[in-house]
Amino acid sequence: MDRTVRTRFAPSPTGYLHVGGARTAIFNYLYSRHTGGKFLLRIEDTDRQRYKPEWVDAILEGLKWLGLDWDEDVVFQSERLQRYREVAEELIRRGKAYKCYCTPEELEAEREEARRKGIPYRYSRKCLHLTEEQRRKYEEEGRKPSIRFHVPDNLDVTFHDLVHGDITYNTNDLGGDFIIVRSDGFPTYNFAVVVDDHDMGVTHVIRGDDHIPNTPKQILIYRAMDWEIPEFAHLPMILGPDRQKLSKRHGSTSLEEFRLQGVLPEALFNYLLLLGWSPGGNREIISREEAIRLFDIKDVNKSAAVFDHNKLYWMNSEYIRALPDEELIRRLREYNEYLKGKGQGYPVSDEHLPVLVRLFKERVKTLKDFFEYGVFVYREDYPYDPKAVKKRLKDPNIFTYLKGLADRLEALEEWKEEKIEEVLRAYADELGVKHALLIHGSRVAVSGMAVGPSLFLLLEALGKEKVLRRLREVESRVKDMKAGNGE
RNA sequence: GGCCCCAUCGUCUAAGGGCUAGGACGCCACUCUUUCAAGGUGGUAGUGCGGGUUCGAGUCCCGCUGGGGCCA
Repeated sequence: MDRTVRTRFAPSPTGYLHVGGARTAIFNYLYSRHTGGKFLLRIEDTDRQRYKPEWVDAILEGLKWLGLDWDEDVVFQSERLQRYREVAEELIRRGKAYKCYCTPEELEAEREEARRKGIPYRYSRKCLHLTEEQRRKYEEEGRKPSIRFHVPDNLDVTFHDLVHGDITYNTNDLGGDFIIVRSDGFPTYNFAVVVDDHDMGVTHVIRGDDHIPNTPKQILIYRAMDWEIPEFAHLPMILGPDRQKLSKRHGSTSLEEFRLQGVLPEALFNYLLLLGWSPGGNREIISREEAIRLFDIKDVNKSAAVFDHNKLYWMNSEYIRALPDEELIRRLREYNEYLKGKGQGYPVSDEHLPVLVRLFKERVKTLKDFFEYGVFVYREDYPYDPKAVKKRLKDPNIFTYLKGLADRLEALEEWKEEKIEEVLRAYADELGVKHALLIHGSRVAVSGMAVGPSLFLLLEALGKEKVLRRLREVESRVKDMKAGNGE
């Protein structure tokens, strides 16, 4: 009676894993881990038009990246075609299903008539009571039958949804006897799902609430086979900013994309976790372990949620700042390797990584930001921002001052933030100029930018050699730049 | 069009019939400061509408409206 919980995630390999699917996977994963059950994976690859084998790897890769480890072997629907046929045959034997020889043209005619009469279309059941003779005739004509499930008339089907409570459908609203096996021998979605979930011993079907209308049909099949009906939990949809269902079509929604942008998997996990679920109270930053401990389907809410990129990036910055430097360096290296695999890597070597972390850890939102902000750390030909040059290097004596500063700094033995600051401030006093003049000028000289980390930290992290060179070369580089622009 | 689901700040959400409706993102202001962030402080903004039930409704019931989903 009290079976071990078995949940499953069943994506169809038609593209990268998108955030809606990932969220569903996370909830299934958490519920199984919370209850000490199993989390299973099934690939729904029977839609031969849209499915591509390479997407299977992309999806498995995405799940691994998110840290969702599954139990047991992955089930592929394409390998179970024989099993679906067996069950369909059994349904026919039980009088719960029947072969239908109607052609697409005949069915379209029925549909057209319903449309003309303004009534909801339902299959006429023309083939429900075929005689042996009629059947033979059709077979001789070469017609390939589909198999239809015989839906009982005017029967209320009620199921208890763990999120929504009781939901009732009348069988008259189900669209009539639906096809479970197409004439080409492939099972339809609703049929394959039931056979698979039953065979896999799934106890809790946790999926998006766009599947609510499928549920009564599936329950009818369970009943017809005398199979135990699992629990259902339908999760609220994730919507785009336009309040439309967030789908692969929206773009910018796949795990792949967030990974490329430098989002940490634990940040995405945490963000997705909070879309449709809350532990109550004011908790927001929740680790995987805490989530496993706290997660319960009863705390899932019913209403759809709009995906907010902004909050995801905020959360990502929180996670980045919480990472120990060593770990962050490791992540950056790993991330850049990943980018290189996609032909988008940055020319950053290991010695640059600690510098980037030191300078930007407190100010980035993504891993990518480290490389975008820190070009001057790993390239000597870093660009000068023209606006920064104009604003901070406009004093006629600035280049002389910066060279003078370089000379003073050269004499410095201890290359430390505080020491550098002392030298700079003393030199500014000596010149009788504002400290800020040298501070801002130096920043533009060594980084090309008017904004960035504290100057003294910047100089220390960059190292004496680079700083001296850049302070001395800034004049000629700026002149080159202006000359370049002038022509 | 038929059926189903949903409804608290712009967004994510908290509030077991009894609170000045709380937090977070964003935004604004102030603060810190050599810039920009981060941090700190404060502020902005919400129970869709109408009926009930109740001493008392964001919370329960009904209707409307709106949004969404599935099928056609």
